[in-house]
Amino acid sequence: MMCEPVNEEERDMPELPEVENVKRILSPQLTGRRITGVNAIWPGVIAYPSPEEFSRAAVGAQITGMERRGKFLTIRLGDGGCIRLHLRMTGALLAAPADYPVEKYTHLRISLDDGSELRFSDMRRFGRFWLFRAGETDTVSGIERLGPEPLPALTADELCALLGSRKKPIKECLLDQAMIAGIGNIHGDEILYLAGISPKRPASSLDGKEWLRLSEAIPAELAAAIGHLAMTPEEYLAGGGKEYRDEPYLAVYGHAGEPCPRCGTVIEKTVLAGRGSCYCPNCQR
DNA sequence: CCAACCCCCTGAACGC
DNA sequence: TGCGTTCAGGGGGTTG
Repeated sequence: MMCEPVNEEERDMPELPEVENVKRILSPQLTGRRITGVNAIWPGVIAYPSPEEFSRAAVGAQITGMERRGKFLTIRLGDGGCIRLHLRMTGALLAAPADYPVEKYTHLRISLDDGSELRFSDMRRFGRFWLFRAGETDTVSGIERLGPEPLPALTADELCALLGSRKKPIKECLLDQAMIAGIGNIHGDEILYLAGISPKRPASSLDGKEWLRLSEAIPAELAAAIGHLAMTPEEYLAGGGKEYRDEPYLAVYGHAGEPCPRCGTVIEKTVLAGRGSCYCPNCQR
């Protein structure tokens, strides 16, 4: 009979658009604040340096801004240092009044001079924080291995130069952060759907028209996703910083077995790079 | 240089 | 009804 809608397909998995959204919401709230305390409830969340050194260097520093690079967030500090973090699968970052209910799985609480707190929660404990002091080079987080940013846009020629010699499936290339930064499984599937390219196609087999369509689909998908995620800081806080809202515009991701919104063909699912990949076998060749 | 595989971690889904 | 098993998934690391 009619069961309740099961399997709500997890809506976390922050990728570039979700991380950009976090930055846009939190940056105004954090910029100008001074860090007054660090409480690493689960010390493992701090990858570098030690939790004690992290706390010592962070306390007293003023936050001067926030940046995104790929799926990394960087909190700039007035002393020339920075705090860097990666949400990975289920991480969520939010700014809350000190007396605001604490999310389950909260591993780190950074108190600020206006009485608010920057909090990090992460059910699967994959997310990590790093802190680098002025002049210190980050060689541990992996940020230096990232490929170029896909926004505002990469041209067809640039994409072809980046990926065109790869024999791996194009989907695997899109997910490889060293080739292009920020694209994950969800938006990777959507990008290939928009471009009308099968995720299984070897990158080296794409022709000029396809590189052009891909160069248009990447920023179209990412920018649209960022737009869909726009919300007020209040909405963001109420959602625990991880409620990225339903993304009903998703055409193929999470829709295996359902009809393609464009042609009605049943969406198929395959595994590439160990990740489920949904696509329309008719629209994507 | 690259592919294959493991690991981290937990809740949801599944099987009996 | 309940318990044990399987699995996803970003990205770093190791092995072959």
